[in-house]
Amino acid sequence: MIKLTLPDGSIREAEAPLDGLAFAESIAKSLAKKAIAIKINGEVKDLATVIDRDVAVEVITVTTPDGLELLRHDAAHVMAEAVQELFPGTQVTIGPAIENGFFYDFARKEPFRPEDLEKIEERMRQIVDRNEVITRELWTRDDAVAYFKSIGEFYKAEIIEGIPSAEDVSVYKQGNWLDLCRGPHLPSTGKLGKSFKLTKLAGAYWRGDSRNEMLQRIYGTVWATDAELKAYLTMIEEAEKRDHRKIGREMDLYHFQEESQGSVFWHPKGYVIFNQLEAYIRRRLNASDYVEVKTPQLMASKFWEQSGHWGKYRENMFVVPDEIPNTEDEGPVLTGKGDLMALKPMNCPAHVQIFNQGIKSYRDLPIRMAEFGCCHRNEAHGALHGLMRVRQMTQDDAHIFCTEEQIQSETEHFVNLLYAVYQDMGFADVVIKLATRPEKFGGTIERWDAAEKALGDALRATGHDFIIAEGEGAFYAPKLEFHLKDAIGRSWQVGTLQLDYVLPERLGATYVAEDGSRKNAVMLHRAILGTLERFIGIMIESCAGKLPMWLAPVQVVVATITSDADDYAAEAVALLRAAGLRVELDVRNEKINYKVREHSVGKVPVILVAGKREAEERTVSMRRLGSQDQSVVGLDAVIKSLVAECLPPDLAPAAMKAAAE
RNA sequence: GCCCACGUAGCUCAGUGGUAGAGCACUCCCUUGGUAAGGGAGAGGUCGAGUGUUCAAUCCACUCCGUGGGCACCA
Repeated sequence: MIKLTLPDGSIREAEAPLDGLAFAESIAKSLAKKAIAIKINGEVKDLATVIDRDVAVEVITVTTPDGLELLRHDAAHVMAEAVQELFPGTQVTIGPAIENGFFYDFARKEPFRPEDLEKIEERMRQIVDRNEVITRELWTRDDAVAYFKSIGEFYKAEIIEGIPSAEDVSVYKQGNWLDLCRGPHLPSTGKLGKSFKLTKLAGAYWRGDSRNEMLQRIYGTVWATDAELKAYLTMIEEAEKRDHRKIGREMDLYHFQEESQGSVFWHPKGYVIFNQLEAYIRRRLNASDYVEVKTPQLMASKFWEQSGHWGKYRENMFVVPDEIPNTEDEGPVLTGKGDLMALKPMNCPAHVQIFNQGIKSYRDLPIRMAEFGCCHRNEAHGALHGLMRVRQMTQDDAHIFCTEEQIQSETEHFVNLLYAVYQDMGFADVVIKLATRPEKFGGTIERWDAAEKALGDALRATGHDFIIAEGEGAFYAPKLEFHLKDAIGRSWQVGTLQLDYVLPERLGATYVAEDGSRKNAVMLHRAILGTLERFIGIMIESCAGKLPMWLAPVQVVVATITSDADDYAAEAVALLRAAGLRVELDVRNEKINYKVREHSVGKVPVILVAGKREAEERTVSMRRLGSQDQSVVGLDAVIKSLVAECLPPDLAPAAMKAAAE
């Protein structure tokens, strides 16, 4: 007798061992039809798995997250089968399920063409129609290696060779096609359904290492139903309309050009956002006992050698000779004999120089030193991405010099400040990663372990969940990374905190401790927005350009209906501006429909319309972005309420309180 | 940097081996219109750059530059 515990806690008994399908049938025929796998004691297994002992069992269907992941994994296999049928000689490598879909990496001399995707999709549908039974076999490792080598699948053989020789490997067969795979899989290709689409073609390095050859990756998406597939594709299409590069152009915020790729030309409207954001963070930092500094843009390469950046990051630094070029027509412009200098890629070594002026006491600590530092990094061409990844960036950077005892409280202080800021900006969905010691690192393992623990403890103390990013720390310190997502779901690091023992030691940042001894300060590198450029990019995408009032480049447009109201509208604009608002006047010879449309497209949050009537009554007709309603309100009242509405989030509560008194 | 795709007017995009077109935007004229595009006229392009093939290249080939999607990188 076998006791089977169902998800609802009830227990079923079976006379004899049975497989997953039989188990599903024992519950309901309809369930057996939909079953694609089973979960035994929390582990997803093939439907053909035989249950022969007392376990907790659950039937998996495509409507569950586990089922969907299975579907995605199988889609990768079916795609691989289709590709090998259509393009003989193509080698398969790996093909996992990912968020929303799957990919498979292929090795083939000829590149796939975008039009090949349709052919592959068509063949995939045929394979689904063939409803090939998927079976699992266990082979010895050596047999598997020999087999895959014999059919010219050298990548597969290499993967299997990495498995200990004593272990058997599982191989899945579907029709005539087979692949090494841990599984589990669907019972047959027919269960995949046809709610899939191949979405893009890309290159990807074998084993994720740029020293290896490049494979061809095909991405696809698959869903349980056509309706879900369609919804997903529509969602992506809609999200692409929120792309900050598109909105940036439409709203006339900034541009790039090839003479300075990766560096932003901020237009007046975009720079308003930049300045407002900077001013906001500055107030936040001032209120949190930071001091602000400004340090040199150019420093001698020797300086960067000392900090350790020259050795590791030189290739990404903009290096300039400290030499005045020859202006004569003949002869070399530069002799090459000048000392090298570099544009700063980061601010920290410069902040240490300020810290090191004079002698610091433990009584002085912590020192929280902030700079809106303009840094340059020569990022790889392929890495550049609108405002998200630039070569000239402005960080809301700060370094906290503190004692070892202050690490935890300073980290908590920072995390709380960061969350207060993100909340003001309307970001709730923050992913935190704790990036740990990389292969190449500075300092001692003991220090690293202590630092990683301190960061984790601080996060737990502030009540935030986080995930571990193994080996992704900076060379000198473990990091906390705070990630936000862009419109189409790509994750970008914004905030960060790095706990550094190495740099203070290298650059001699010491203080006099209570007992009179000299100790190295601990340095926390931290940023909340990260770079203003990227953060603005994320902000634009998250609100589709409809920025909150306090950040909107133009907060109000006063538009006239007829020229009778021109003088009154101009007066209204003057009053609104005097009250500190960013206002534009529109007295063009255009119909009000036209003006409303244009300013709506331009994402102006408030349009105040003035016609003859309003001019006579000293009112305006107010229309808000995204609404078709209008309300006629007195000019003085509207100015007062808009002023309140346009206050930055850190100033609004105090102002409201004062107004209430 | 690597793989694939793309590059035509300010923007979005057609198009052709015989030196270019639309819509919107822009300028001017008419229109003074009550909440998401009123009408007319005009101006605007070395078809990303270079080399080659050809009688002839925006179109074909190659190289380079840039952009997009990924990969790698991200102090």
